[in-house]
Amino acid sequence: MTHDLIFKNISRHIDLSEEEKNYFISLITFKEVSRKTVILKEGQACKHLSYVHSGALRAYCMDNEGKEATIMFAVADWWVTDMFCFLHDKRAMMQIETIEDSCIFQLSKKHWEKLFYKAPKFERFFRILMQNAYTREQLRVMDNLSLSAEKRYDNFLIKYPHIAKQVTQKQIASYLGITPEFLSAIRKNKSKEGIS
Amino acid sequence: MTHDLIFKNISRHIDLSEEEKNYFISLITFKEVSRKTVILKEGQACKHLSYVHSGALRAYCMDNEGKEATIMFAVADWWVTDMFCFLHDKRAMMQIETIEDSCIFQLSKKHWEKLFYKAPKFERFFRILMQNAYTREQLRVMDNLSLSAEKRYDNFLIKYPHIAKQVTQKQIASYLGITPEFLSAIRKNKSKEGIS
DNA sequence: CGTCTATTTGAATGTACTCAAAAGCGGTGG
DNA sequence: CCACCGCTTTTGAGTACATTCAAATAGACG
Repeated sequence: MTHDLIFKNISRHIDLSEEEKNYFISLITFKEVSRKTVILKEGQACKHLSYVHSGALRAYCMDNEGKEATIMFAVADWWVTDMFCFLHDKRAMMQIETIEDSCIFQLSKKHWEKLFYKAPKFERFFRILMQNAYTREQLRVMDNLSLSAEKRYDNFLIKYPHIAKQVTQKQIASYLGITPEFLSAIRKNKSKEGIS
Repeated sequence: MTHDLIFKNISRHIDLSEEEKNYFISLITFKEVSRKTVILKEGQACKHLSYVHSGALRAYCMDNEGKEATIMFAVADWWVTDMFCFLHDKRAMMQIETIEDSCIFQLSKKHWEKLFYKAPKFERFFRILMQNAYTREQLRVMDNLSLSAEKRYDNFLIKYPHIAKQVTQKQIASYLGITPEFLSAIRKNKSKEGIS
């Protein structure tokens, strides 16, 4: 239950006093979650923002036909939630579940608001976090608009090599917006190219 | 050169004192820009964050073959820049140009940093702005992953009816990630359906 | 009025999907 | 430790969605 990692994460953007650190600790709760556990269920209230201390989670949506679209993977040192629903107190549009046994810290919506009130420094921290999340998603939109499935897959491997090792092809396919069958075909092509 | 609109925008999230307002005014510059003017050129330094007071702008990328991908439209009361490059002092990946004669306020990168130092309240304001931008992009990714071009077009019309009226079909097509020809075909279909 | 660009149309093509079935792989229980 | 079960991955054939290219038409602007 070490807080080292999460404070290292925070200190990349702001400096906290001991007092602020202790206050922050008092607001978060630690959870060990075994693999394949749903920590946020679609349709339920999204009350927590989670920081991944170890393990890996996946956030995804299901359309009417049950096809999954992976919104994001969250591995160690990432923050994850259904942000829109967390912020606006809506029922979750996405489901979040662990891919592996994981340890997470959670900050409730209530504490999220308190935190800004008592330690406004965190406004800056989360501003930067949101900035990064925004630009990341924007780059993803750009990829989706202009690249073929194969190039998107290449990009994914380059950008998130560690994630690629932790998740299944089916999950990668659903992140790229293609079918597992087609991703398989892409990979087959690549291995052929590699030989020539 | 009225600041009413921009302060109304800001006051949706934070309350400013007269002093803070004046300070903010001292940092921004007002610009009238005629239609089809490039305000940010790909490859150049992205030094400004812009608030659209009136008119309409478009941010887009061009791939190697000269095909455009529209990243966003910015109409009155929107903020726009190549955020990634603005924040990290990189050369712009996107081009931003006016679709109509427009009036904008600009905040330079230098002033952006000063602003947070002198008026930390703005951390909160931009945190919320970034949050909204993030969740907006995330929803767009979800649409791209799971919806057909036709449904994405429907969504666009529902979500941004005012924008749909200000931009060409070609530009909408490049926002949706489809060709103008195919958008035309979609529209043809719709009008048929409407008759039956 | 003429020019330039946007939009429409249609035919041929390509990219990615569906469906079905086989093969591979990991975990679990006997 | 092996056998089985369920799930992932692969394969292939047929199909659907979206693109390319070319040409005609319509609209906007100077």
